[in-house]
Amino acid sequence: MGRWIKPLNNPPRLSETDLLSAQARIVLMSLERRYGVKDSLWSFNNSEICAYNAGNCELQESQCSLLGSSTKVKQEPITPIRSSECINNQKISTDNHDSYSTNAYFKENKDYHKSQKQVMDLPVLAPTPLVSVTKHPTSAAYSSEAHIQQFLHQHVDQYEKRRQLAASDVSCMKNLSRATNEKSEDKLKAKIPSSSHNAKTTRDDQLLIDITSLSPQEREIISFQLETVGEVCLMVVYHDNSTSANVSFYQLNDRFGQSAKGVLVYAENRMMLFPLVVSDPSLIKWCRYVLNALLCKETTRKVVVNSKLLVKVLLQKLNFTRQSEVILWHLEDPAVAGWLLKPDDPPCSLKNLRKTHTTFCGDNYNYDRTKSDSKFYFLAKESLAIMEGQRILLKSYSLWQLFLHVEMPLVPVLALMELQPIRVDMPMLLRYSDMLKKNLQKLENQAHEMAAHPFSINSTSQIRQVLYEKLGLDKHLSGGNGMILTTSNNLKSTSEAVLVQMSAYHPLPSVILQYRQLAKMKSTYIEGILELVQDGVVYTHWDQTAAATGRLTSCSPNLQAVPKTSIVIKDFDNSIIIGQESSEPKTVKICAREPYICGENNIFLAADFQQIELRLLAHLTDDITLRTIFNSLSHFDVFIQLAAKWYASESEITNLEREQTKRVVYSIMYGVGEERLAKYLKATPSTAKEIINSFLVSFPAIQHFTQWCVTFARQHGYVETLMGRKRWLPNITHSAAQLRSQAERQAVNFCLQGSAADLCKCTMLRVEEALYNKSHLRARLLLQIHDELVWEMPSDQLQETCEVIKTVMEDAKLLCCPFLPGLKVPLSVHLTHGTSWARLSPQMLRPPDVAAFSVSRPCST
DNA sequence: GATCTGACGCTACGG
DNA sequence: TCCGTAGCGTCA
Repeated sequence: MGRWIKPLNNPPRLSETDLLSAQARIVLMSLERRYGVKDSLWSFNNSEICAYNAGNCELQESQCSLLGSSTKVKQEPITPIRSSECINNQKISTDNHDSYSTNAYFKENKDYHKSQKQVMDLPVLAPTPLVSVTKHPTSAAYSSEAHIQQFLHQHVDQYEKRRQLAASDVSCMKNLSRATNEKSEDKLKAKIPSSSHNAKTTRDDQLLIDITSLSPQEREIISFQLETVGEVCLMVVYHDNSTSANVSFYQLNDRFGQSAKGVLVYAENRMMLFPLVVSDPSLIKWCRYVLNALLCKETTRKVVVNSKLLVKVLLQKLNFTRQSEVILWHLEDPAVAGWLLKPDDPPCSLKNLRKTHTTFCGDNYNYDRTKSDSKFYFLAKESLAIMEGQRILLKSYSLWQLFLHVEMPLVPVLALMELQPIRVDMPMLLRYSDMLKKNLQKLENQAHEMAAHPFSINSTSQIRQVLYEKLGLDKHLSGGNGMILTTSNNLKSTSEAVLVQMSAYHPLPSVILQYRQLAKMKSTYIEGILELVQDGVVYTHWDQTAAATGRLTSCSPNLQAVPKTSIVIKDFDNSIIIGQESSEPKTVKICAREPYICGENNIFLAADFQQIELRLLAHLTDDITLRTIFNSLSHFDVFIQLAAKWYASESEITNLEREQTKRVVYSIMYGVGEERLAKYLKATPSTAKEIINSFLVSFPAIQHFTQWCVTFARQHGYVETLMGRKRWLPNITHSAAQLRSQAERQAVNFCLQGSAADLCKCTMLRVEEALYNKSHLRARLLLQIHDELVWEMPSDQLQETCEVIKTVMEDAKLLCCPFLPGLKVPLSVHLTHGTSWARLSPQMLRPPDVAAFSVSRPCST
């Protein structure tokens, strides 16, 4: 056994990201917490441990025993490795330094002591792997989830010690508090087991305390105790004694408020049931106060499975005077953590998490399924144990910051959004439905005439029969330049791309296309919405854990997919509409966004980022041409500027050139093939190839970026975004070329789409904070459509709100905090406003004297 | 015989 | 063989 090294006078410090191996970190955290040592520098090298500095307490040799007998402690500090030594030298991370020694991250030795800042100054996507990274269980390097289990089991002792330590800390505090509250405390203790008829014991040391049965004085003790507690678990309890914690993560939309009975708070082996349905307003007020204080408190860990549900229930039941204060709540949700750790295959229930993310063994707790309080106790214990394991995993994979600073703060924001009613013009929806119905009938009849017999126009197999077998239209597309086969069954496709081509030879394909367009509009965006409207409003749901790229998704209804452009019905016969005068057929427009209207005296404000992924590409590739374009011409049309560079043309760029540029840019960003691009541009594959090549010559950094993403993915089994979100791509080394190249494209796509998702989530947080701080502003966030946010607000606050929002959204430094110091390109935000979602006009931000010259015109509808 | 279910194809959205 | 979401209708 070696000995610990004495504290250094001027110790270098490492940021958390520098301690990279999971094993090193778990021991480190265990040690730090066990001995109350902070800001110390530990180095780990397989079985050897080296400490530079023991912070404020010098560790004794005997304390090494915690690490186990096989552990040696090295005598000399390891010389810090500078990044210049390792940038082009892979050896550092591979030659036996399985776990990592020091901070390879730092560029300059002189900045060594400013470690925290320095880490942020460097790009996340650095040119070399920064660390010897722990392999993710889903990566090819590890066979199964059993690895995580094994990993956690190895360290179960540390967990237990930590738990005991935490418990003893709390009891110390309680002893202190007893000195002041001794009388009341004893009174409470005497009372609860005996006189409280709602309280039951499932174990000797455990209670379910019903808050309603307590006196005001006893409640004060509870309140006081909750202030000192280190860790709690909360869940919603329903009237049938089911809880929010153990429902499947997919079944949350159906039930959230109506049948909630109370909120169960588990702390220190005790359970408290806070009522949500009571007639006594003062009790509700007290619950609101205590729970709000608990949920705001940064020093207490609040573990909540399905946390968005809990926030919604509390918002609904506790009558907050200012609902948006929930954005101050700090929660930890195992469901969200599970998704971050496994974004392609997230756990779908607590049961699912139980398998992979915990060492917790339920059988040890004498779980009696017949008793509800035993069940609550079990669930709470289990949730805490799962989160405990996940916390370590998240830190090991450098996902903790993302979890803590982005994903969890977003939960209350999403809960607020889900509670916002969005007003819908029902009569308009009904009118549209009727119009579409008649026109669909007309188109169907036309199709039957053209086919010379009736067939089911919704059925792709019947369309296939009619078009290819009966009419033989596929003959026109022979020679490999048209027919697309369906993905699974290799059947001849009837998709839009094929029908458009065939419409040159027969009228039927275009009738089918028109029918499909109208049918989609009617079934999904008119009648689909109608079914979800209640009292003239609709509520959408936001799923944080659905997309592997980190994007949010919307469902029931999916308002992210409501068509932006209107469909045009020519020769529309409006004589069939009830309540309208018969007249000549005319052209009508239907826009699915038209029925979404704002309340009286309100207005919608939409703010969308301009070319967000392209700007992120410029930032990540560090391409000087792209950066120059965005830096000098941030508010001009970027694609025109790009086209000018590309064609090296002095004359004006035509619209065609602009479109081609745009398509090529996106195609290359996401790795399109030559043939696909050729079809897109209606050119030959060789022309498409030429276009791709000439573009890549102009912007060589893009190709480097693509190659870099793929190389990184191959080396590590994952890729990561601006803010450290990860996606594991086990197929990146697959022997099948198809699967491998798919994973390669996914790698590139994830870096950009995922980074944009990170940035948009941070935007939501920062804007909502800014609006919260201006307490007189009443803007309510309704929608997030990836790069666009939509609010509803009083009309007279439009100007001021616009200024707040634009200022925050274009402040890249603020948005990227604390992950990186900013972006190398400016962010540009486009604001629009209006009273219907379909008609949003640009919002001009201008000084008052200029605004005085603007002339309002009558609407030209 | 009437529902239920999962896979599939297609079409919206976003980049 | 651009990426990744939701939702509808058909079909077995």
